[in-house]
Amino acid sequence: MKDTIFKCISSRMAGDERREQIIRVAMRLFGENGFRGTTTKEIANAAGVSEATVFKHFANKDELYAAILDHKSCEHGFDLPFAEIADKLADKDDFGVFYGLALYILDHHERDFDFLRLMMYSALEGHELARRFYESFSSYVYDFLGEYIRQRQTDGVFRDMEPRIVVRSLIGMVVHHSLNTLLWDKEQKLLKISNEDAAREFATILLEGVKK
Amino acid sequence: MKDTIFKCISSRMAGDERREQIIRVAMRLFGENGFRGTTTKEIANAAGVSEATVFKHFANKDELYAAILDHKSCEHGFDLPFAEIADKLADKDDFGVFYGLALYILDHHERDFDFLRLMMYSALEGHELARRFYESFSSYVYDFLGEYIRQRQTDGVFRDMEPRIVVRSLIGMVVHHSLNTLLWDKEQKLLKISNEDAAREFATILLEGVKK
DNA sequence: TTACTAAGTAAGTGCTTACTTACTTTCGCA
DNA sequence: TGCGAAAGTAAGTAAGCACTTACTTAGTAA
Repeated sequence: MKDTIFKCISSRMAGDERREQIIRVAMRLFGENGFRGTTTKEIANAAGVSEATVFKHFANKDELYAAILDHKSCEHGFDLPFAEIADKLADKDDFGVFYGLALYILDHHERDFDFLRLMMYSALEGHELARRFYESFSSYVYDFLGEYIRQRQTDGVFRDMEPRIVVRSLIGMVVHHSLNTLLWDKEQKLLKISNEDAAREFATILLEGVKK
Repeated sequence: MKDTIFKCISSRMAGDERREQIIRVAMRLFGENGFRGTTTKEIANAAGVSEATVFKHFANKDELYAAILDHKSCEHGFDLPFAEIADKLADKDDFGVFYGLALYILDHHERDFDFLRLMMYSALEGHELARRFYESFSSYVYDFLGEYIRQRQTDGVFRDMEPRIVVRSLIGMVVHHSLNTLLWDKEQKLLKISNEDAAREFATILLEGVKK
């Protein structure tokens, strides 16, 4: 009675499998309704197990939440966005850098909508873990992209200004656009535009805006 | 026994006074912890009354929430930001328009921090009332500023592009900056800058970015 | 086959929640 | 001065919450 067919029908899972499934389900629900707005019962039901099983895998609700962030930090390292545009950075292709980064973030937000919502909730709810996650991620982006901009200033290509306000401008345009299309204006009544077109417009505005 | 001194010491208030006080307190708490994260007991305690008194003034928690939005829509009309920069609009002082609008929003967010948080929570929690509030406000801004930009394109001053992506860029830079300084990076470790300087930088980048 | 371990649960526990009821206090005015 | 209306509350209630206990079932290895 241990053939694969039975194993597929059977609801019983290996410990790690179930654990990961609960994490995925919880991330979606925490993202939809917030930490406080999601009950452990809802998580259990959505995962197709009893509440007690959830607490077998995670000591309490907070630990489940922490496990989500752990899972996410492992899933993709911070340097991924810059690895994607490595050739543009090397070539000092300014438009390519801005465009590539903008498009990467827009696409990433679209794919990982649940996690974006989770992070927004966490920021508002003031979870320490999420704050640390956000802080280390954004300080990395500001350091890295800020340094590139400073370099282009010494090259005499960009105007002299605080590099970090340029980073903030780009991230601002992009993140705000994501929040608009994914959160507030899903039907895109205000503005309907593809990620590629949006990234190109943002990159163009920024590049023309900082060029000498 | 009806002198003012007694009235100050006495905890009893006129109906409207108490109502408004509860609204103010609730707005702060809803903004801090979200709708679901705020209990009616907390609101009552913070207002210095019993829970029953809260329910004397508002039929239920949802109605209290709706009353906050009503209160806010009355407090300031949508056209306020544009009234503030009316002279710049008339003069076609492009920098003045962008700068004035950016600074207005930044200052406004700083002053009305509680309400900004409330709106963020509402967007995530998906309150219908808040969605309508946001929708009518932003469609007004996009229509108004978008029309100005279109005008400047026919004047041959701005490049030919979708005017609304320009609006999104400005609002994005500004709103994201507000969220950063007020929510995520309160100590301004990433970037320390005054509202005036930030508004000037954003306005400059955008103006240079869209000029022909 | 047996015995051990890990996966899973039904049925709770005590506490908190939004909201109610039945009552008291205070105010202004005839 | 006394009375009606409005402001206010103590003490509930039923439902929902995170979390536990005491137990059953399924897989596995000797």
